[in-house]
Amino acid sequence: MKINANFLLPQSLEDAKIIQDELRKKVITEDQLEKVDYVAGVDVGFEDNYQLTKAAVIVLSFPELKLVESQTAVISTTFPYVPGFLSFREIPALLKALEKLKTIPNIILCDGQGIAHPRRLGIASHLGVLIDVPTIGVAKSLFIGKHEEIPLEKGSWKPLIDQGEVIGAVLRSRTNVKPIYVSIGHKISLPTALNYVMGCLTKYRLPETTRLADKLASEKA
DNA sequence: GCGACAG
DNA sequence: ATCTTGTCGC
Repeated sequence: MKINANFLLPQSLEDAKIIQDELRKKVITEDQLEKVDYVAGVDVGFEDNYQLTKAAVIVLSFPELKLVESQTAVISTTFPYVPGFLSFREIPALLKALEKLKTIPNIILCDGQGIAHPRRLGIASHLGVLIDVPTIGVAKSLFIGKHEEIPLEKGSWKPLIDQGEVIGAVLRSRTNVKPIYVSIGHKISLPTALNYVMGCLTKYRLPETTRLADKLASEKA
């Protein structure tokens, strides 16, 4: 897919914050999606003691969840992992993998938070704004926010709250298993995001999109 | 000041 | 994220 994203690699966390504060204004938290025929999953892995970053993207048909296409890209790691700035470390490689895609996904599920972020610009929102595609943040652990206890049955969820505002949802994606953290990435509402995440679930804790992207990203060259 | 902290 | 085997429980 054609990517006309102007990604800027900041030279300091101060600069990174400025970029985030600028991009957060462009995040759209309402549904602005077309008919969903394809859902994608993206993730990154590391090799050679973190010197190489490998991005993986997989596209599934929806709602069948059959694999349609997958692409990967490897680059030299350009940014360290700093909580709150994950996107600067993972997006460069992700953009390269996304460029190779022939199938344009209607929604991309990202490994990490969307607006459930200190400055409301987690990796899902950052990527969504850059490439102008609807995105959803699906994280495996809590970053910020508080929530009530989640019933143990698959499908139950509670809003994730930070500073008085709903920044996401904590979802029990499988009975008796740790919940996952779903948040708006870009061009989608929370209810709709939850519906599509649930639509990508089968018998595991993580949606098929992230499971497959995860597996691909951790395979060695 | 102290602790927490997506991947 | 990554290093790593078997094992308990639904």
